[in-house]
Amino acid sequence: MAKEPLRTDYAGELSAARIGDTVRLAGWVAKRRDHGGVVFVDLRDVKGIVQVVIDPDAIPAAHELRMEYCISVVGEVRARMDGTENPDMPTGAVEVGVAEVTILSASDPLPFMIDDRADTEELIRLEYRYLDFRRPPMAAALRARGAAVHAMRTTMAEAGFLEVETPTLIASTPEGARDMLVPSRLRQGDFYALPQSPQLFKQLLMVGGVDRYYQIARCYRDEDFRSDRQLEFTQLDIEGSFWTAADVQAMIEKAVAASVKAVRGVELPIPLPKLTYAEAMDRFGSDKPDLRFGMEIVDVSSVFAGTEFKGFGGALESGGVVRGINAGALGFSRSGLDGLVSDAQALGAKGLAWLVLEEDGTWRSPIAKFLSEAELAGLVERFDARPGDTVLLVADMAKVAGAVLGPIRLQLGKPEGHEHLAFTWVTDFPVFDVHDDGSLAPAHHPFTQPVSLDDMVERPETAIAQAYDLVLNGSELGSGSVRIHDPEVQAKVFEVLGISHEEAQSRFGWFIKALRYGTPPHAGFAVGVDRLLAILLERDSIRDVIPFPKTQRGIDPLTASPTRVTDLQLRELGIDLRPEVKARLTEQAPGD
RNA sequence: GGGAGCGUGGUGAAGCCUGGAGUUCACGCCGGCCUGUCAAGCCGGAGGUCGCGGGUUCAAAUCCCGUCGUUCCCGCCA
Repeated sequence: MAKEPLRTDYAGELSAARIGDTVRLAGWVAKRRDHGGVVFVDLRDVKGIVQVVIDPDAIPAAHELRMEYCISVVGEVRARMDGTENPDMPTGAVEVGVAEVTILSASDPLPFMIDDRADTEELIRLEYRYLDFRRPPMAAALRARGAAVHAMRTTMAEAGFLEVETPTLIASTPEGARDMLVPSRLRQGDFYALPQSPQLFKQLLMVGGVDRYYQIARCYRDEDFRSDRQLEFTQLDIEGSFWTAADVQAMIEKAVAASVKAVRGVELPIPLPKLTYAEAMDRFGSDKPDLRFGMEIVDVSSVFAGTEFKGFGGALESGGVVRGINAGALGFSRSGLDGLVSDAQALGAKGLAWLVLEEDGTWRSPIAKFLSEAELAGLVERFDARPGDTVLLVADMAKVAGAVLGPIRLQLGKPEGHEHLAFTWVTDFPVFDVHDDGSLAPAHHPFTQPVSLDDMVERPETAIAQAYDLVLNGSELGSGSVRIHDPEVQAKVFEVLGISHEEAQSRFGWFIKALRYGTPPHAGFAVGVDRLLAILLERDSIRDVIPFPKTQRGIDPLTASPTRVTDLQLRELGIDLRPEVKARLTEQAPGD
């Protein structure tokens, strides 16, 4: 006799078309309604839920079923009795009259409910992540993530890209983020680092003539957590030779559009809009502007040229600007407006001027009496102000004005959730960030091609790099650049970045050597898959789209990692814990 | 490194401000009844060191200090 299949059909796929068929289903008890004389079980499998009906007189085990028991049933698909159809469930027209029930695996009482009526504390969800996966939001997130990554792979492969794996045990290059380190047993005292990105390896692939590379790459950065940052995260990483930044962006747009289609089922209009870094900073006070709403920063310096008002005149004379936003009909009380002033001061502003346009066309504001009629009229015109609108002004250096108005714009205008998607490229990033003390720090990794090497040397504060970010709803999704392919240029860039020749050789000598063997011009990009998914699924944290994430302290509550290791393990690695660390560990109960 | 929120039977919430008996609600769990429910219903029951430690007080879930955990933010993330 042929062995019977463990499952002939999916519970969630039964419909009136199958009435009369005998099926074997397997899944979990999502709900049990025991009426004594008849028992209803909502049987859930990966495809959905169907009601099965059990006669306990025929099958006494019906009363033993409990939540989340894993069971198998054999029965006949039948139409529900008149008036008992359930239009709220996809399979609600039918039910399965059960002839046989097998308890495949019982379940302990659950630590939390599988249905999503109540949100359970995340720590407990993570401790029982396997149960969390049975809940609709997480099940949906897993499927969406799989679909998005599949769409990316399909898109890249069809465009002729080769998927190549790069190592996860590499050499530490101590700049950028802190490296995750792995001690070597075979060379005690030496350490591998986990890659912050496959950057140099994918460039080596270009040297090697791979031409078009992609990878769904795991990356590691040992920095503090945020709702959009984990120690390990995933990027769609691409690189290509003999193409331009525009080519890279067009390819990324295809892959992202395919993901959006896979997750949201909508066509993303491409090409995506572009802003330069300078525009983004001027108009939105951010290098990752949220373009879902307006409230743009307006420069009204010209309105106040020659003003009598010292608060603004002083700032303009010392090379500053007067900029502001029309926050619309805020309807804030005096204390609410004062709160904005405090927020602005916390952001580094000397002050924040607020003006509310009254119905009669006059401005209500503590500074109105210092401003001329022409200035007041100019504000109405420049901000396109309507009665009830609140205009907020900052007079300071342009950088400060943006740093203050950008966050306030978000605070007052940022939409809840991510129903609407507003992608934008931000291009022409500077080579250097200028710190408050005037010092320069490289804004990108040192393999980024500057637009002009001369500018970079002679005017580093304003030099532009061939670097670009992809931004979605005010979140940085990824970044890329045209890379340096000329070893002489690379050497010069290291020099300007303050990396000595010796230092560059010891850290990147192997890479610089590679550049000397006929390196093609190349460029690439990397998209943060976790961030993209979180926004597409409107989740507040990337933890909700990462199957097994860690908490803010870097702990996995399920496996309890990171853990202590035995003395033997440490000895094999040639590692001794520092005395103060040892002391702290012995204070705590071992294995604690 | 800094700021803020949260921590109450297995789960979610209320109680805390304004101290007075481990009090309440929903779900779950255990037992009983029940043949058409679909958040089934009805009856009964078990289950908590109010994160932990210290302080104030006649009295602390409640006020104060510390600490741990967790979340959000600043720093950090080339």
